[in-house]
Amino acid sequence: MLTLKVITETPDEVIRRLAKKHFDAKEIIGKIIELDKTRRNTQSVLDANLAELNIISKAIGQLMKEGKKAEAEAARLKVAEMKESNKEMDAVKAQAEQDLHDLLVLIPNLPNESVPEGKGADDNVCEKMGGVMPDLPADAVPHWDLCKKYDLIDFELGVKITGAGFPVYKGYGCRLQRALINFFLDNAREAGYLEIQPPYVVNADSGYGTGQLPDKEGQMYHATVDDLYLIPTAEVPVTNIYRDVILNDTDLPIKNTAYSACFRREAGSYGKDVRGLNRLHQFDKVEIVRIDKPEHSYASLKEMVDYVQTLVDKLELPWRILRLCGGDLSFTSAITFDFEVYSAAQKRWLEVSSVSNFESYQANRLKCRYRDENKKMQLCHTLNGSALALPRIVAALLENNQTPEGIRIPKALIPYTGFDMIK
RNA sequence: GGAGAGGUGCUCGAGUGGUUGAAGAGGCACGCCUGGAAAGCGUGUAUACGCCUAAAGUGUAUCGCGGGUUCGAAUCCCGCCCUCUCCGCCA
Repeated sequence: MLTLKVITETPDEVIRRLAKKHFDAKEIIGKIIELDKTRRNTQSVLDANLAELNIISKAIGQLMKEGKKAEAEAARLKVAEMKESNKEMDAVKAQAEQDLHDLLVLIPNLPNESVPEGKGADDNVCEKMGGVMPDLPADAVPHWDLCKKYDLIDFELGVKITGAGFPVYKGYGCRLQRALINFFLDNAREAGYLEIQPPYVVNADSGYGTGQLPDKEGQMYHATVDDLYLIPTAEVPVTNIYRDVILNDTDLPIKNTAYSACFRREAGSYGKDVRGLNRLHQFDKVEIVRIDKPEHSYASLKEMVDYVQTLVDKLELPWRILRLCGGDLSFTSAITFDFEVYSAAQKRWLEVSSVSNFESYQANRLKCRYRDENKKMQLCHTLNGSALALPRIVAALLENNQTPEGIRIPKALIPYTGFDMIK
């Protein structure tokens, strides 16, 4: 969430910038400013009263010691009165704080000034393209047919065991998964990321920390008996490592990477978007996470985008980078670059990575802070990106590399797969 | 799942109603000392919010979390959470 400070000190600026996300903040910010006034005023009075009470209490202790019972008794009566009015004021203050918090979490992050205007996916700006478009024969088939032909992934079997969106991988299909995971992790390590193996199940505090709760509660599988959630991405457990943590400026930037299975309910999805590997309830992903100083976070963002580009290049996939427009930006993101790879048989672009800077929005909720060079407490910036999500990479690899002899494996991956062709 | 023990500051650890935001030790930082270092000595070492233009300062809150008793709670009472040990189960 945004800090109260930025809202109360520069309300017009906040309203202006949120317009790009098509969020009309005028009314809500007016309420916040009012509530903040109430909060401050009541605290001032309340604190003064409490200070007086503390003084009297100490005096009573002293009087008792000296045996001046009558005086102590008089003071005691006075205190009883004051406590009554304090109770009311305390309730007012607590209510204002609660209301303030409830409103604050409704305000999305401010988009960076470089985020383009726009309503939705069509207005995203193509930043850069690369890789070579494959020249497939007319009878090229989509990955779900290839999965069947080479017995790589059995979607129907997953339906039997669990339900739609939980595919069963087999043989070469499994080996390709393992190869990609190791390939991504090794590359991340070489790029300076520390590998983490996090839990795949988190508590509610972690869900709130990264913003999945309360807004996106429906997206997560919830194990109600123990009140735990299956992670939708390794971002959740990894970023929450730094919840309620005070770092030193010398610790930053922190660079972590993690492989995890990811679980998403994807309620309401249907149609060709979810066919085959396009959208799953369970999938594999390697995530990169950074915690950084505000003044360095955009340099980090660029490094992350450049890094992801090296991955799709090594996999010899045609790719493009989109700079998301205001309307397509997620609630918590200040800026996001999406990576898409071209799936030649489906003839469509598939999103395989999303690299974002959350600036201090996530850190404020996480209470992830650091002491700067002047020993001053500051919120960190948090960033993360997929590097990469497997299913759509697999879809593109299978489709783009199909040949009459089998499916060709990109050179960089062969040391990981142990085979150069799926036959 | 059953039984027991316990949750105090960066760490260890004292503290069962009254200058305890918290002894003591360690760690860390700075200063003195030194040719340099070690040792030694001294000083400092939480966070949030409020007041103050800012700094300085100052007020309030915080000893797992929430509530209660009391003029006054780390200390007493109730509820919850978590950790550890033993037993059971088990990859």
